[in-house]
Amino acid sequence: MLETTKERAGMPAVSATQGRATGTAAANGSGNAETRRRRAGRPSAAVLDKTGITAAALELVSRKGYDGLTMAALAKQLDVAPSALYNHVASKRDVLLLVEDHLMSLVDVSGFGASVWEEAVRTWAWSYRNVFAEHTPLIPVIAVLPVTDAPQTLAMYEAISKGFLDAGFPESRVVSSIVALESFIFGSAYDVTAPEDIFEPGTMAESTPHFTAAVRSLGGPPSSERPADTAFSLGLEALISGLGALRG
Amino acid sequence: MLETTKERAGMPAVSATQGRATGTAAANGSGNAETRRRRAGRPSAAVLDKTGITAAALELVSRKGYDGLTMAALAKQLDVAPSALYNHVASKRDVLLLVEDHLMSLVDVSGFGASVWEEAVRTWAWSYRNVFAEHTPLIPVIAVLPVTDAPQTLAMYEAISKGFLDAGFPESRVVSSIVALESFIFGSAYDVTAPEDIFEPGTMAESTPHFTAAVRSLGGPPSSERPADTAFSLGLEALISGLGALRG
DNA sequence: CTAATAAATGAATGGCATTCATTTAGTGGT
DNA sequence: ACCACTAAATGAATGCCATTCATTTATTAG
Repeated sequence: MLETTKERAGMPAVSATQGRATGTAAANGSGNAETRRRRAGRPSAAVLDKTGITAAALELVSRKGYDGLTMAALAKQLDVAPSALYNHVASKRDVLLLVEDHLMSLVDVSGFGASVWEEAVRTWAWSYRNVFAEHTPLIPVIAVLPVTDAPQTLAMYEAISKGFLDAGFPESRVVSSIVALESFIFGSAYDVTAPEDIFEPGTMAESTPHFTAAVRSLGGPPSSERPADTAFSLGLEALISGLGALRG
Repeated sequence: MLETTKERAGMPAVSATQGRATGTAAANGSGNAETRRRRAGRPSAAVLDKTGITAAALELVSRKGYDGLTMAALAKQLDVAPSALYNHVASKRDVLLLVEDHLMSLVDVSGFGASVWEEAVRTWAWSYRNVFAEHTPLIPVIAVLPVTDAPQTLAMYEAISKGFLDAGFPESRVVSSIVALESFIFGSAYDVTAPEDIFEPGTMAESTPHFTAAVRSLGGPPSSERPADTAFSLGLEALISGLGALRG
């Protein structure tokens, strides 16, 4: 799907299976003691493609986190020499972009066209935040990423834009509104990963009485929500009503 | 003057000036060809302290960006061996925390106590965003940073908390409201650094008609504002009115 | 006075992304 | 059917980076 240039001849089936075969390759690599050394030179069937690299990167991240996502580890997961990756991606950043675009397809935009605007935005925003809360290291990359060759990302923006226009937003305010919401979502994704006691004032509690009191009051009525969820809900509802008020 | 071996006797002034002397040390280091090698062993007057390290890191960042902020480069800037830094900070992350806390003191909280709540939040939020737009690599660090030993950061939170309480916010909602605003601010800081043409759909323009139209309409009436500022203003005003409505 | 501690140097160490020369296999043109 | 070209792999560097350790020297506490 991302598949670019020439996946043309021969066996598309093999190539198609390739992406999914990642797990298998890894299983072979670790489970089977006698994984033959592949000899140098081009193999008869290509071992790598972007789909497979993306899948392997995602599995690696879910097992070891982003610290574990190194080109060497990725190569190992794919049972390949590290340098082989560079026949398919120009840099590690490219790998991150592949992962990012894949994740965008997991964001739920189904509300647009099915529910009223407010509810569609709610569904989208929560889903978007939840997906990237697990992938915060991608945020600095996404936030500056030209959308140009990220098809899933573009698809998401298209769905949302249509939803906003149908809801009566003037064309000129659609992008700004989306950007504002997205900024809030990215910031909130970080918040999810913060430790619970992030605001404990420690030794300086006495010099910060108002802040300390506010923090302590959080522990009061044991809300069933995580603090990050409370803040996200609060901000999201404020944005929804504030932005929604500007429709034509 | 910070010079080498024979600086022992006398001048405590040197040590006191140390923090601010960073620039001078650097100027000596590069400007003067014959910077004497400091011999091994503890020098009579300490060369490093946290203030100096912070100042040097900030200068380095402003000259070379965060990619240029390496422990080696920082050491060079301070005319010191890289390993010497580890007598004062435990890790590079520590250096980033020093920088972060310093930057917090640049955020304008003067509106709280001087203006109505809405205006105070506006001043604070714009200032906060503008400071960190130049320092986005710190955001992943801040967002998860326990506030405990960051005095400037705590001071900022105290000022804001007081402002919210005085404006009639119930104690239990102060932290959530601040977190919501902060999340939006962090996300928006990234947005400032994004390229102007980040949303150009490129080849896929035809498959994303609504989004493409929305993007194109931005170029229409040439607003004097940068797009990032428009989106920030839009979202901030929505948050201010949405959160403000919940006061007691 | 002496032991402990603090603050510097300089020489590793191991991990990392990336590059390059080399090998082998498929492909397109004549 | 050959041949040049390109694609895709290996394996061996390269250079940068944060961090650690042994060592040296100076200050400070008991």
